Amino acid sequence: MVSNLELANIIFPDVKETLEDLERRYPSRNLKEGAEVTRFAPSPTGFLHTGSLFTSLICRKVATQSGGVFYVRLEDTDTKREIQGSGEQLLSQLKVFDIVPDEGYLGNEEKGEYAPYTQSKRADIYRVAIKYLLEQGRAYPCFCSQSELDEIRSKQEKMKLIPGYYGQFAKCRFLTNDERASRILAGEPFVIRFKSTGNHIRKIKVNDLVHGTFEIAQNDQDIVIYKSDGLPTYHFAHCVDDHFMRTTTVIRGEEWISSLPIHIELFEAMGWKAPRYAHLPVIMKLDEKGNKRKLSKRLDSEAAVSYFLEDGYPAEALIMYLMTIANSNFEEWIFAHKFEHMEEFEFSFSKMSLEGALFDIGKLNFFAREILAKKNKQEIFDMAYNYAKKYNPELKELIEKDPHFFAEIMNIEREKENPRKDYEKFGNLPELIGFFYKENYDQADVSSLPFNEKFSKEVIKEVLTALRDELSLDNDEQSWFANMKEIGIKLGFAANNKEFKANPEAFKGSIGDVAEILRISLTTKKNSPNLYYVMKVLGKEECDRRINKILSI
RNA sequence: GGCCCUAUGGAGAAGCGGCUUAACUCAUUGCCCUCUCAAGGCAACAUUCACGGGUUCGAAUCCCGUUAGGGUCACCA
Repeated sequence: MVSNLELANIIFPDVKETLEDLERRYPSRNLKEGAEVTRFAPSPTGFLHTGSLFTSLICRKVATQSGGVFYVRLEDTDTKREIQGSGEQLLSQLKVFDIVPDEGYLGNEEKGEYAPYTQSKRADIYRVAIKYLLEQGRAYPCFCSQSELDEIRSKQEKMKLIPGYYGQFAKCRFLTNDERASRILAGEPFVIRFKSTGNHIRKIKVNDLVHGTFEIAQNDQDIVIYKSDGLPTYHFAHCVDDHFMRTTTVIRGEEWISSLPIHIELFEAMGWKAPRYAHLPVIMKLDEKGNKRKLSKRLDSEAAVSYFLEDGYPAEALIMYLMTIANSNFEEWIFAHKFEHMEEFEFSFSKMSLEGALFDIGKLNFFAREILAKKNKQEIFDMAYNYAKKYNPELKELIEKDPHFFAEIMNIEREKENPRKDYEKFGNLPELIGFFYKENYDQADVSSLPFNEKFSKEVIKEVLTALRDELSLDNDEQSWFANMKEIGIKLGFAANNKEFKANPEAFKGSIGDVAEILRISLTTKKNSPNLYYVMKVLGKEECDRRINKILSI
């Protein structure tokens, strides 16, 4: 008769350590009362997801405001789906958003007392825990093949029973230890399953920081905890790692709620206290049929954080927007704090909405405009240039052609009480400011400019000639405008719109028309920033050159 | 389909039994300002809180049911 202990030794002959050894190696953290230890545990299977950024933002916030620790653990137990280099990428993207872990997997190194923080390097630790479960009779080797599993499943479907490996269906549960031992010794492949003692008829009360207390059926599935490749599954790795890394609060997406009973039973079986849980609502999007669905990396460009980076959104704006989703009172707070430093905002799980918010790009744009408007000349230049160097060659070229000129463009109506708020990102900058550049202007077709049709070519030329010869840029904006008015009046335009409307026959148009003719000639567009500043940035010479070009056609 | 979660306007939401003829923010629309635009200022935008029932003198708020949406049911996390 092979005992549990003997079986455990047959399966893991090399494992000499015990749980007690691990307890000593990874002792409780010495933190002040109330300090939270949180973690972000991504798997290296792709780029940073917007939902993951959301989760890690909350993790960072909770740890920081409680005086605790935030660490990153790489969950790379799925070797098939792993994408090389994505772990480093994840960390560097988090850093762009100023989310920097205190310890853990940092991309190129690991830092901290609870190392290793990469699951594939923790295989020995999991084996110690699994060996313990084997000894306790709470785990057993399973030799079922995929086809046997499929067979069980279809049988269950036919009988309209809950699918899975449990109860009477858990064939390998009923093997004797002798049989197990001989099959293992014979080299048969196997996985190790957890032996559940639960019953799904019975309910357990669970407590969640965002959802409160609710009831859920006990777990009764004999889930796989040790895969045939020698690595644990998520459920078991979560239990072991969060115990030995001394996580106090597990913050993760709502999709994990349904596996909570498994985790709770696992912690019980190990004789450990489970951490607190906070299951965050998932960020959603409306699909073409009008249904909500989880932001999908494959379907939605907004699902990848890189999308915002590539488009040149300020990182702060995304963070603020996400914080708004997390705690809607943040909005009021950040308004009161003039969109500056959100560090002092007190995040609270209880104020979190329970429903998944629809991602609202319009609101992101709003925050982005506010943030960009706050930047001074140097800051906006640096941000734009850093962005351009990394993501936008076209903009990079424009900036490098004449950095000073670019800075002046970006500085139009900027450093003042009510700055212009017309940029939300840098991605569309070439398109927005292209007309400032000689080369771009000269490429435009000046023969089809959108002048008001009520003006003949002659009138337009008359206006432009007068403006070229008489409009001075040497004075302040007020005198410049007065100057333009004088010129307009002399040519038969009304000094303001009211006057013109009162007596339209008496005038060729109003001063607005004069400005429009100038604006279109100089920018090729009907809309532009304040004309005075546009002209200042272009310089008198270039303005005249552009006017002359129009006059010559 | 089973189980779990959720349900206030176009979007995010406040609201915690009477102070609510439902805050605030974004979006939208209109007006004002103005050389155009962006901004800014001022308005408008849910007679009602998914629906049905109940409890109560009184319900968006508590209870029950229904409906709808989401999540989950892997040797993936």
